[in-house]
Amino acid sequence: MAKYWLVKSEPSVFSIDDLARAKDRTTFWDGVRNFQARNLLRDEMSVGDGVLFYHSSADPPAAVGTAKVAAAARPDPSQFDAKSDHYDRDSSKEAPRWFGVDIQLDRKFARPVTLAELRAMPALADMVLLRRGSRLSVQPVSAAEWRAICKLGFEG
DNA sequence: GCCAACGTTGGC
DNA sequence: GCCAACGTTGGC
Repeated sequence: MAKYWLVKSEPSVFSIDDLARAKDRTTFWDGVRNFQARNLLRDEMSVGDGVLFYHSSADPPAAVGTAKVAAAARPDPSQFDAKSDHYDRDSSKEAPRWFGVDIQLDRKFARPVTLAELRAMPALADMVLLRRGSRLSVQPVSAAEWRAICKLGFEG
């Protein structure tokens, strides 16, 4: 049974249009440096799971489309690269600390579904994204939440 | 640019 | 094991 997720990206760094232009519309989702998000990536995400693509620090912040998990977790090479912003001196190739998955664009929404709209939807009352102080860059999404957001994004 | 909220680190 | 300090996230 496929699960559903939400990933955040700052569009000034990597937007859904960047994903649409990527080879095979697929990118390696790297740079996650939070243990809770890491655990979800590494232990819970499976090929075929649905991924809501969310633009954070955007104007306005919004869910902008859907993607899929195209490959399960593998070690994130940037943790071993001393020149990378994501370098982690405490990690090792024998026991990598950080992981990433491949994300493939499914479909961009017909229109962005803004954070304000999400907050206004009763069906999303318990959504992780909308919880006070929620900062996880990889989050679980329920099937009902997924359906409600996709309906708005694809059908207006 | 501000600031609330959170995660991580490190001193003790 | 506690907790203060610090860095980061992300909405506004």
